[in-house]
Amino acid sequence: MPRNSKPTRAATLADVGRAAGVSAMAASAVLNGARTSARISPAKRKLILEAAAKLAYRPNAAARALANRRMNTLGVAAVIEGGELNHYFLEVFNGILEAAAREGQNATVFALHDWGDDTLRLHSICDGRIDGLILVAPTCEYGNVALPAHTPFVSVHANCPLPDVINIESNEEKGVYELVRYLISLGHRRIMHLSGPAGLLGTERRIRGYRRALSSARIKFDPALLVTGSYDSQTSRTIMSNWLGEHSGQPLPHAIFCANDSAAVGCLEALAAVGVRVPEDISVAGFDDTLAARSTVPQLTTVRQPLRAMGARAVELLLERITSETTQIAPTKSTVFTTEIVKRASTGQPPTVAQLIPG
Amino acid sequence: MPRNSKPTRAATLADVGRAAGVSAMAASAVLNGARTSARISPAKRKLILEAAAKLAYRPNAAARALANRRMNTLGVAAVIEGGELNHYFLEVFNGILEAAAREGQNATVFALHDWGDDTLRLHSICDGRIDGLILVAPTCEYGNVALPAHTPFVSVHANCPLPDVINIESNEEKGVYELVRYLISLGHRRIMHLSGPAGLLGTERRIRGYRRALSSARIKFDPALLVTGSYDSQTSRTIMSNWLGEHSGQPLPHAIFCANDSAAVGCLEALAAVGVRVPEDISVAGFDDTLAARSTVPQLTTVRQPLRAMGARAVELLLERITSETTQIAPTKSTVFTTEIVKRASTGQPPTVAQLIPG
DNA sequence: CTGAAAGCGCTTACAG
DNA sequence: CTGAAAGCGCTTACAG
Repeated sequence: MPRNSKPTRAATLADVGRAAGVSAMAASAVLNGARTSARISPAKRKLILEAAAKLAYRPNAAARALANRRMNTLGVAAVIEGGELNHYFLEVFNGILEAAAREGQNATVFALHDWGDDTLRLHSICDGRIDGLILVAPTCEYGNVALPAHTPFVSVHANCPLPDVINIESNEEKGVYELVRYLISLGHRRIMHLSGPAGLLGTERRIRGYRRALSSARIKFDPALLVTGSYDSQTSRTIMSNWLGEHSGQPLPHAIFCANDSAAVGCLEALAAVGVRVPEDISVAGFDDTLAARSTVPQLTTVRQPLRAMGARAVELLLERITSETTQIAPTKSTVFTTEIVKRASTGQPPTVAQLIPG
Repeated sequence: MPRNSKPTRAATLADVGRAAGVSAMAASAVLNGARTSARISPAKRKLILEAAAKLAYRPNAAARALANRRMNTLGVAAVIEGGELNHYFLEVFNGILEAAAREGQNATVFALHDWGDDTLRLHSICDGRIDGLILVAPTCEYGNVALPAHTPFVSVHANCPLPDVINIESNEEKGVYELVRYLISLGHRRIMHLSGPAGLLGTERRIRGYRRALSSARIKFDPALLVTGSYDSQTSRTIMSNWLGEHSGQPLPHAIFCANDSAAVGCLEALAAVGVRVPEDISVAGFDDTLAARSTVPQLTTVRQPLRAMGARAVELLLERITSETTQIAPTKSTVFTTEIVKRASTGQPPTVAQLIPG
């Protein structure tokens, strides 16, 4: 049966109104306006609902946004490292998605290449298509960022306080401190720290927690055991492999605390490549408790950051700012989440006989 | 110094025009209109640019979308399993993000709970806020989905042909066939398949490839070695642990081919828990070559699906459909990508002496 | 080369 | 309770 062959256009409120024999705005009240909907008589209401169903009416988001000055969409900006979003991001993003769905908001991802140079892209994002923006782990330096005006922001794990931006973080130093204390309690003394790139706040906090734990147990800090690594597993693997190569024949550390789970994965690979067994020969621990921590064999002992909850909180705080309409934010209201040690199979007691690095 | 304390409003084209002493549409031509921009005289052009800079003008996306009938935003819908997006999705999503950025498009993620029941949510997505939608691994059944009209679609790894939807997939059966042939070439005969949930197209293709490889080597198919598992690592771990428990004392299979990398991770964990070594005692292989395959120790032998490329292709095809304006799609133009075996450390030769399942 | 007008689809006051 | 009007910010024909 031949039908209207024109490329059909989506029905509008006017179409629905016409079909139901009422005005477009009566249709609007029933179909979209939560507040004024009660004012329409039941009979009319029914007609409108039926017409809308028949025409498969869908409100046009752009038009609503223009009239409402609200998109019901949250932006999420993060840096893509090495061409891919990482486990850390995925975890935070899951929390964001969940909370956003709960609040009837959508989430749009903006993948940046660099926090510093991409301010341009950041600006182009803030053009009304989002109501607010969550910056995930922005590593920009203080004063080095020009955030767009008129757009509410929230950051997760910002590298430094951003002007007028709420920041969400966790008690990283304490988490590291407790983890290293745990390693010490297992009997480890020579504990290496495969740390993150220098200069980052998270890196410094981990180093601080690590050193504080050592000194609390009267273990002398050995600079040779503090190795600058990366938060990425590939890079970490390479760095760890090189380190093992350069130190072959020397005593194997008792344990390694890695800057995050991805680094720990790279570390495990490097150790496996030279035949060092975990945890029999050496203990390895990570940080974050991402999916990666449960994907390794043995599973990783790590410090759990409630990344999903942090993502969810980011959504809540952002929404608060959006609806409150205030451009001003009183005190830099930053939220600190609690970390917690997760003990798994990658850590154990040190071997009874001293081990040497193979090679 | 006191300033205008009113909550400042973002500048509009009218504001810019006023500041530059020209009409709003001249400003539009220079600032946003790529096509008509050349028609404005250099002098005016300069004034407009300066005014725009001074006012920090940003075009309003909602207004542009309404006028242009184009949002420059692509939707990505996927099911969140067990509360989180998985490795498979992340890989495809990375490809989507990359291609979208290249084409000046944004990507919005819609997390569904279920392909079947969430058609409602799917519909509510298609309200003009996106120009097209990519369905990632939709498991809906044929005829069971009512896709919204007026919105171009592309699916990746659809479970069945969706009406008028371009589908992107890979040659899964061939990949499995080659992988199992590889296991056989290493000397394995008793090869278990920890398969996905029954009824899914991907599951059936894997089983087909597995059985075809066995029979090509004249190995009799043993139904006891075809175990229904899951595409999720936690579930797979449980299923595998139970299986090992139920079969303790019986001969250990030579190798296990798992439905995907996540399942293989669960399998590795279950084996490690009972002290079976990989690959010394048994070989294990996965499918997909996601990040998980490189995060295990030992790293996983697997079948590489070019998931990122597939995501990128989805963007390209979707954009084609969006710009071509044709609601009709001639033949169901599906794109099949090539798979490839990736040999890593989780597979090796079978042990010389027969092993039994511990317990 | 340039501006005034109309319209994209929806809402929010404002009259009846 | 209901409708006609104006406006959200941008663009695309249409006249000058």
